[in-house]
Amino acid sequence: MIDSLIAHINKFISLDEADIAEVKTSAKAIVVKKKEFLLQPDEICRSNYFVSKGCIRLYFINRSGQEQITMFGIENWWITDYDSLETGKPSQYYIQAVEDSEIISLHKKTLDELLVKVPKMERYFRLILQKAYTASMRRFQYFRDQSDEERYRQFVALFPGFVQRIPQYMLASYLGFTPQFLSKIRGKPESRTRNQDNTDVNS
Amino acid sequence: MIDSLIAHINKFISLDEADIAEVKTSAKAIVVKKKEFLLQPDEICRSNYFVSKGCIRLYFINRSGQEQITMFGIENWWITDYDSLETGKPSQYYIQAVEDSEIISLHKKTLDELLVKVPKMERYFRLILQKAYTASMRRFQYFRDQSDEERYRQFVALFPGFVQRIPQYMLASYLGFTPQFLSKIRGKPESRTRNQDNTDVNS
DNA sequence: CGATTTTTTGAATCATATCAACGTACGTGG
DNA sequence: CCACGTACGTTGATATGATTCAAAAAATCG
Repeated sequence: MIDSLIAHINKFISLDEADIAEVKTSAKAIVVKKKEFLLQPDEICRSNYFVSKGCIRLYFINRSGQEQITMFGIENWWITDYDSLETGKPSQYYIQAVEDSEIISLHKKTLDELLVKVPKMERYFRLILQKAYTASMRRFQYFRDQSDEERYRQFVALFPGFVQRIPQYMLASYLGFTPQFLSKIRGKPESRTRNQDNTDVNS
Repeated sequence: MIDSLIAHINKFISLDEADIAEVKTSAKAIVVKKKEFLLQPDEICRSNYFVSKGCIRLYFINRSGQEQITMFGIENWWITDYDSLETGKPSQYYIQAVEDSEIISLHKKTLDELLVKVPKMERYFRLILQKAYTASMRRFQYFRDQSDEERYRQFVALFPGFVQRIPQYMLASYLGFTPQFLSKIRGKPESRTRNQDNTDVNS
């Protein structure tokens, strides 16, 4: 199970046997049941979580009392509240299993030590963060450049399998609108809104 | 001028004299006049830019033909299109000077070499990216948790000086609404919209 | 199976966009 | 250093995408 993490790391840098041993002693595999929490508001986030199997969501309760999903973590994604993890301030987020999942947890303290013992890992996490930042920018751009309906249709086109794994109200929350609205556009025919040669729908 | 970069790096890691020399030979100081471009769409982004003085914006033209500002870079911020920089794919963004500015440019090739020669720099950029990612998440959250008017009032409260440095239409674009709307809320008295004990307006 | 959770539907409402016109400021060349 | 043109800001009328509320219908789970 930790091997899925090792495999992932090896896509970015190359670890020798000693490095792999260090990673293995630093990481802890845990199993979480659907709806179980890895983090809740007012707690300090103490670990970075690698999803080796299943699906995790990160969300907060907005001022109207609604859940707002900020990100999903699926296979081979890291998920954590970097702000709380780094500063030690209490988090405002929930991190919760959407499905029964297998998680590799790297505790902050252990992670810091690992980065000293295996400096290559600095590069790995730099690259991971660069990817995460890029994805976040792209997501943000979609939010501002598309109508809610377009964003929904694009998401379904990009991740048809994923859409079926989660309840609709979570998809609505992730995409930034109400479940009622999602239900309405699903009912409508594919009213191909503004369609101008939709090239480049990358991941 | 490059010293401002060295100073910044030293806030995160400690460089010895040899390291500093490497950074200095890798970096190139450039001066850009207001409205000058560091990047335009269809070009490949080849450098990471550190703003040592002035103000830079990163934006794209959306499908309605409007400029949408994704981020501002001010003193001590790195600004680049990480996606294009990393993948070598053409960018869709503009990077442009909002004021006459002083920039430290790190070319991708030189940067990669520097990271090999001075591995500590991996850590520096990991930390920078972590901060950038955190900021991006926070900004995204504000977009979804606040009305346009609230977001404007909070921004003015947080960065009163900066608001005066840029034209209103840029602020509107950054905050995600039209210049007309900004003009309207500026005219209004401080109609303290939904105000429910607004604690925690952190940076 | 009954109980909860999730999805659907319709009507009324609201925040913000759009369009269009006018006012103001500002920097650039004569 | 003034005048003119362009860039920027304001205002009002109208349009619209999405929300809210409420309630019923459907699906899922122990």
